Amino acid sequence: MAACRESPASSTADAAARAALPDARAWGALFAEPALQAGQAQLLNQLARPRRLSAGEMVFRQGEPASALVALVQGDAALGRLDAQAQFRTERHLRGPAWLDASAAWLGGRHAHDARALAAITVVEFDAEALGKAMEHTPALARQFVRVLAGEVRALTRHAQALMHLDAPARWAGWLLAHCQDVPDAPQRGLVQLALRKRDIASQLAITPETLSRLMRSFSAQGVIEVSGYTVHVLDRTRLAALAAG
Amino acid sequence: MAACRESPASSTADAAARAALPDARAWGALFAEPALQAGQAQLLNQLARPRRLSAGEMVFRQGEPASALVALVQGDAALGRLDAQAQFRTERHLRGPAWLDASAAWLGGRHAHDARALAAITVVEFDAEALGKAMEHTPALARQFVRVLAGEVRALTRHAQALMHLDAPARWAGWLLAHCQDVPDAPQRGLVQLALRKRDIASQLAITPETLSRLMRSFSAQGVIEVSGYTVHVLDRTRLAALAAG
DNA sequence: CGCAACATTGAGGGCCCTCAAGAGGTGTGG
DNA sequence: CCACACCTCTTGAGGGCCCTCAATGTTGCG
Repeated sequence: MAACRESPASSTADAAARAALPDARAWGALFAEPALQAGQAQLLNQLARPRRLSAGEMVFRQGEPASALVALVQGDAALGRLDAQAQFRTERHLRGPAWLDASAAWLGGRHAHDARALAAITVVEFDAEALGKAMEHTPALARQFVRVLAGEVRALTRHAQALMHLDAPARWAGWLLAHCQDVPDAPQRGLVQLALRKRDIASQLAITPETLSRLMRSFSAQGVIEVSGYTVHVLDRTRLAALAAG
Repeated sequence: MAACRESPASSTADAAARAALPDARAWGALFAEPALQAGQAQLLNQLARPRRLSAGEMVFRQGEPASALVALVQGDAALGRLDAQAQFRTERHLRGPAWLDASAAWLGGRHAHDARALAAITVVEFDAEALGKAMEHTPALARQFVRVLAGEVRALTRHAQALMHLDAPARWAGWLLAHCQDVPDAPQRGLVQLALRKRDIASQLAITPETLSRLMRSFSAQGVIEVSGYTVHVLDRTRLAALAAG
């Protein structure tokens, strides 16, 4: 960072902007499977408008007109909603690189959530109009966005189905399985390091912190997990999976 | 239909297939706002594989590999899930023209729902691979699909938010408002003709038929609606909107 | 009519929320 | 060092919402 100072002072702002742009790894995470070609990444870099935000700032507000797609390049952010008491209720926690809103701008619509920086983050915005024009010359880019949106549809469909058909214990079991890391030589075991406040995890599961606390106690009593602070040891993945099935 | 018989017998099958394809109005409903150009519709027609199904047949099953997008051209169908007792639980009711699954095939994934024909319907399938190739020559087509998927994301987001934050009365009030037809010279009033069994409407709202019945009674008692059979008279849209807000 | 499917109504109960109090941890200031 | 404020998490008590189960009413059809 501080190493490269060759450019004249007038372009240090440009250099800072470039530094805020996603690198190859970030582009790879924003788009899936058939990776973005170098040329496509370059094209996107030209359209990208970087923004830096510090912890606690709002990236956008629910209801604001959305003329640009918004991607989180690096850092942690939350999608959710400010309630009446100006308390932020997290609905989804995102760790960059990830899309904060890849859909509203295509319809000339409005953002569906409040988005809030949980730490110092960098975000890039892509004007939907400009992106649409670019897609005309670079059809592969269009397929990338189709895939991004299709992935979002899949995730949201699963989320809605979970809310409709699964009770709180099943959702919590599913969350644990999804965040479970393998333990060497112990296929039934697993490790989950909680990176969020428990109340935020509860928020994601659409339950109250009290209920989550009781669930942890209940699962522990059943011998399925062991909790100490922000570390959860999964003792029996099979039974956890059975709980997750409802 | 029976009128045009000019073509030789060998091509009557082709004629039938063409008849099953979406017309301009149907294409307009499948894609939004900036309407599909004639050339694009023609291109899609070439890729479309029509299927006819009769009432009760399954269009696709949850978990089946999805290699093609599926659109409902005409008729009624339901997205939902067959439960353990082989009972179909409707999650969403669709009236053609509409997309049954516009996302799974893009990811080489699997259908997220069971889809069931509620009447005699015609469906068209588009191979995602072929569609992707077509998009390379016709970028405008790509933008259309981006818009379709963005619309789906918006609808699903709203649905998930409703399930999380709104109770049963609010969801039912919202459903009524969404399906409410205007009554001449009476801006506060409205008319809703229930086109589905009440249990299917309840299913969409993620409540039981009993609860829906009690809600109708409760709203009637409050003087907000009047119910007789499958006809609902909305008496006070303002208060209904207040109920829908939670 | 008899039957089947749907809708309604009531009784009872489970799940999860709300409210309230207490425990444990951390940073600040005296 | 302790006192204090503040935050999070935990634990308990109570209650509301909505589900389940069961009985009854209604409608349509053979």
